[in-house]
Amino acid sequence: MDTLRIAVIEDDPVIRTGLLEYFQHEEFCHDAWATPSMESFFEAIKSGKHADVVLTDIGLPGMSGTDGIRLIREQLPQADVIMLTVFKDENRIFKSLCAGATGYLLKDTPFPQIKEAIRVIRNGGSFMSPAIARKVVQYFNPQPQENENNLTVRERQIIQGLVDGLSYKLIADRLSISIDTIRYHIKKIYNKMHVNSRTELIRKSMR
Amino acid sequence: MDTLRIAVIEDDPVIRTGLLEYFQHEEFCHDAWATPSMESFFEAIKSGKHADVVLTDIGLPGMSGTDGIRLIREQLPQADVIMLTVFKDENRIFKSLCAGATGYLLKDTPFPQIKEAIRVIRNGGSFMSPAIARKVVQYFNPQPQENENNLTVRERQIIQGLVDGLSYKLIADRLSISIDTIRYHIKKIYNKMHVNSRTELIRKSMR
DNA sequence: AAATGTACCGCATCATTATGTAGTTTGCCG
DNA sequence: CGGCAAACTACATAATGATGCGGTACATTT
Repeated sequence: MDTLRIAVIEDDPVIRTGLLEYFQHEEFCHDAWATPSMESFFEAIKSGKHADVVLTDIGLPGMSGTDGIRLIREQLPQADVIMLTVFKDENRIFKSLCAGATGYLLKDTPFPQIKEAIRVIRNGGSFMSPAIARKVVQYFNPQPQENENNLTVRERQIIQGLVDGLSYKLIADRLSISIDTIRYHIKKIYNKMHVNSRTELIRKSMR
Repeated sequence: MDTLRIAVIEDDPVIRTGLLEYFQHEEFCHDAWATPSMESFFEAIKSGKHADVVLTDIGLPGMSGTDGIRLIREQLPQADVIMLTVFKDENRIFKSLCAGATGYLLKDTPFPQIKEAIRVIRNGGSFMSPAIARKVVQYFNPQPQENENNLTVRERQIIQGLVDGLSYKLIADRLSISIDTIRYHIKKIYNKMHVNSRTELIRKSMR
């Protein structure tokens, strides 16, 4: 593994200092620096600092870690952004992943495991704390929930396939049922949702 | 961690035997047994065998590991199904996750890491090999196009109609041109945007 | 002048979507 | 038990989407 420049964005001074000291004593780390906020991070970038890995908290003063991901990736296209946070709610998880984070670690992750996560991420993989991985897995296999329009679990799975842009055939493959069953469900879904096309459904689902 | 009953479904006898011997020497494992196919796995279940964890290959004779997940979960609702496979294509990954797999490991995972994956999964988490996690993460953040693809004014107008959910005919009405011209422009748009369907385009346009 | 790009148009073909009709099986509820 | 809903399946049909090929006209660039 190449020696890395690691930036930490963390407002808690104890954690910030702890991480800095850990990284500064690690051979794989060429340079480690930290800022207490997104804003000060971008000032440091503007004044010439660099980073290959950005380890960022979410709950920060001013701009949140999640809201900063896209900006980080614009300024540092080759950098990996890894979340290090107490938040394990699905909204923040998926918003961060959608924005381009390549790792999502919980705050209780031991430092050596943070190091290991950085290693696999820089090697082209990704790493999530197990509880986060479970939430991600459950995104693909949703459990029954309260729902609007009385949609069944099956119907919601099929909507997900439609939103993903899959053809009926591919949705059928994914769910191991026939394409005619897909068509049957879609008829019911469109009736329940009062739409007449996939696009209408997608627009409605994204609200 | 409670002592577990682990079932392995693996047609390669070397791997099967290796895994069995490893688990049978591990304290966390109360019982380990294996079958070379899904069909023989279900026969064993029918004749009284049990499992808390099912570690299954995908490329099996007869029914594939992926196609067996749902049946396993019906017969063993409390069991975790973990894929152990060489396949790292997105189709199989997402199909397995949608079917309810709670782990997805590549075949080159060392045995102690398989054990660790089982541990975190039984503790309510999930575990994926890093390359798999990267595919999953990229599902949420597909690579954006590097520029605006030099769309003309006309092309942007037509994209808007597509995003609005209008049929080609209605877009043609809106722009006072023929439906064949719509088709012509859409061909060019899809090429420029590197998509193959309206839904892909919409997903890409909304970022 | 020739090449290139944009906008327009038509035809042909195949793939996919949407909808109607019919049926079976299973589980739940009154 | 019958009624109902959910899930599955099949068939048929029409409409729409996607793509390939061909063409014209005009403006700009080489």
